Amino acid sequence: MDVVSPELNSLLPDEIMDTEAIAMEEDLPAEHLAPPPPQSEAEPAQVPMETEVPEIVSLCPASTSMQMTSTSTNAQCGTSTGTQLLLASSGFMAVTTTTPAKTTSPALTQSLPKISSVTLPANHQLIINKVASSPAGDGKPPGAAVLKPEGQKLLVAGLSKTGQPIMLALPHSWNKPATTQGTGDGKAQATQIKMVTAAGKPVIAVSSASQLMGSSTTLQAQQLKTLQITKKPPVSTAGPMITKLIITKALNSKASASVSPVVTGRVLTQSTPVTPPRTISIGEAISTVTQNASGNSKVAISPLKSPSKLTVVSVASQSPNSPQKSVTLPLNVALGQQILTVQQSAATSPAKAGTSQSTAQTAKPMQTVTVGSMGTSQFKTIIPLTTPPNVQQIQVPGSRFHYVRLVTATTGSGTAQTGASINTNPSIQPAKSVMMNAAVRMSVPIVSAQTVKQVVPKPLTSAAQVVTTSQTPQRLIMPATHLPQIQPNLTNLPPGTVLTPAHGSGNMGYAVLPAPYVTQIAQPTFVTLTSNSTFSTATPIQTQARLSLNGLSTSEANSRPRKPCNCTRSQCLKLYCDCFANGEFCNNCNCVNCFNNLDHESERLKAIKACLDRNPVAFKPKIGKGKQGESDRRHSKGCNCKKSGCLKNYCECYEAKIMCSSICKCMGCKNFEESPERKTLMHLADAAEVRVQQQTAAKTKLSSQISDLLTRTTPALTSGGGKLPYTFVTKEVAEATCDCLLEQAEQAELANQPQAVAERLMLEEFGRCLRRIISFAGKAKTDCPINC
DNA sequence: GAGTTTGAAACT
DNA sequence: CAGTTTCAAACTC
Repeated sequence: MDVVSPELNSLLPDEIMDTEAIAMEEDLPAEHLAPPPPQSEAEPAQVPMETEVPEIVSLCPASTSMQMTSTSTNAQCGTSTGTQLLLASSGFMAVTTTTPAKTTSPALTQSLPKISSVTLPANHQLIINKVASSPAGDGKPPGAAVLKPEGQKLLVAGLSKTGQPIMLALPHSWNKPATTQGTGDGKAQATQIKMVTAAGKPVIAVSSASQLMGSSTTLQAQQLKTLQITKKPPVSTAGPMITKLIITKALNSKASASVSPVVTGRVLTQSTPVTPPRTISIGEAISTVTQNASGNSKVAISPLKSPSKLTVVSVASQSPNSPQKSVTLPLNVALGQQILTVQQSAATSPAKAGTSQSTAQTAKPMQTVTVGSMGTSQFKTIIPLTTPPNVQQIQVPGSRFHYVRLVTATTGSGTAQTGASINTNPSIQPAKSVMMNAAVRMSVPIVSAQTVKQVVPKPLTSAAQVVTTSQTPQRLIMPATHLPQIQPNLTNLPPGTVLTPAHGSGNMGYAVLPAPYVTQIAQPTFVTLTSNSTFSTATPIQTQARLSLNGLSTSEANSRPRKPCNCTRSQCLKLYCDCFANGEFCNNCNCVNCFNNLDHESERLKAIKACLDRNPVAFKPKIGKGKQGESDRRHSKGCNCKKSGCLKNYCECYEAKIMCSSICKCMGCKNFEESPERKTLMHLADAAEVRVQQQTAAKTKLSSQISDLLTRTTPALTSGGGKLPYTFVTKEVAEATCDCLLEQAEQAELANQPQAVAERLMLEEFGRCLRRIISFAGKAKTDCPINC
């Protein structure tokens, strides 16, 4: 597991941090979710302030420096007006520097002795290829860019516009995948660091790749790590500062069968007393793909009822004809808002996240865009599918989010190595891999968008598996070309929905798979879906999803089960049904003729579409979050109550425990702040709730005390006057005792006695009960001296 | 638990 | 957009 050094944030200058916008982001408009158009050098000026192109530092592993050079060139040239730094560590020494001298800090230049060449193109891009066998930057001054031989720690410096050194301490586990897969056995490894600075909002992406040779066949492993760091510009340092760090690692191994583990990263949040809180999100993605490049993409919308979180994961392959000639596909998993912990697995190790694809002819470029709001509960990630090969999309126009860019490293030519590679590792089951051609099987990981996730390796029995602990459900939307119109309404889909673009470029539709998939499926962690380009409903859907209900873990879901619906005529396919309205499958409901389940997915899809047609925000929560706290929560549409005075649960405002607002059209509303009726109701409700809680707690406590007392009393009785009948304390006796005690409590409460008096009465009653119990027990002993 | 009330959703 | 119907939850008895 990769761990980002805690001092990472402190090492980063303020210039590359910008999280205020993220923190403030709440509800991203739908247009923000649209795949960003290809960027051009002239576009950054059009980007809204909150969506300024961040600096990006990416380490892209590549088998050769030439590949890296092509990667960087193809990917980001012209996409940013900022500074781009590429550090490549490989067996090749070619160095291409495209950054003006002014952007290269002295500290960085000091680390260049082991770099063969540096070129400074006009596009502010610096590419440094480091000798693979070069020792670590021992003795280098602070701030120097260091690529240690083992690659366990990477320091990137001199990237700040102001000249302030930027240092990144990468965890040792960065190269762990390569090691575990045997990629580090003297084979060439390449690491590429790429930094793009634009508009003062930096995004740092780090990726690395390694190449390995198999015993019988050529093994090529590709690692991709993307480190994104955003930091609030110094101008706005007055507000809370949050640093988001996202590291995505992708590992592609051509030697293995079409097993594509996708590993998600984690998001860490740190706050120091000196500086405002910083949030670091780290994502990792590992993919092991066969020679055939294929693509699939996944869109994960956060699980919470609130659609404010949107995670879009795109997995696309590179065309064999792409300049990079990459045959491996980077897989990435959009991370949730906070933490996704990913453990890399070897090609034969259990996959963690399951998105794999292996079709060759229809390979498509991969593009990843992560839009995140770290300061709030919203996190959105979009990974467009229609971007050209090697395009490293890093920005969504109009969005204030910062993006995670996955840099696909090439591992060599696209020659197929299917058979041999698969045969070399029989433990891998290529049959379960994702095939995007005629039929595509996709494993959609259920990822959490809010909480720390621990990805646990699981036995590799299929393409990939993801184990996550999610507090928020996610819904799945699978490619469905017959429902393309859903696409523009990503934000309006049921919260937690995962969208998976259809196979094929450009024209993609979606199938909607609500998160309750999770609730219908027993054990597995994530959903594996099989579909083809037409996404026929008859296509068998294989689901493996971890039990999750409303974004809660299993235990949480059990503790707070969703209220079952009782629909009888709507088939649970209309918004009358709360389950459907919440984007959930019916589970343990009392509904009749329910179609809100996996067995009627096509009908459900149509119903969802119909709802969206009627109301594009049908699946959005009606109660919007107030940006300044609970007091600002209000109904999005307002209620229309006429007879209830908005003081009954008929009223949606009252039900949500919020006041009616000016947008309500209610008549005779009494649900306002100064309303005496409302205050009375609320007081009574609170009192009733408190009483219920107290009674429950008292009963539990008494039961516990009685049980404990009886446990301790028995030996005393035994040692004293002889053993009493062991059956003298029965369940009925205990319950009767509790009832007596509760009666005392109630009487004391009715008499408005203080709590101390009530407790005393209860204790006295308990003493009487106990004496009676002992008396009866002794009598029983006398009556039955032998058997008892 | 059956029946009534209520207001949102759906329909026209 | 307004009026009506349908629907399921909330509520009452």
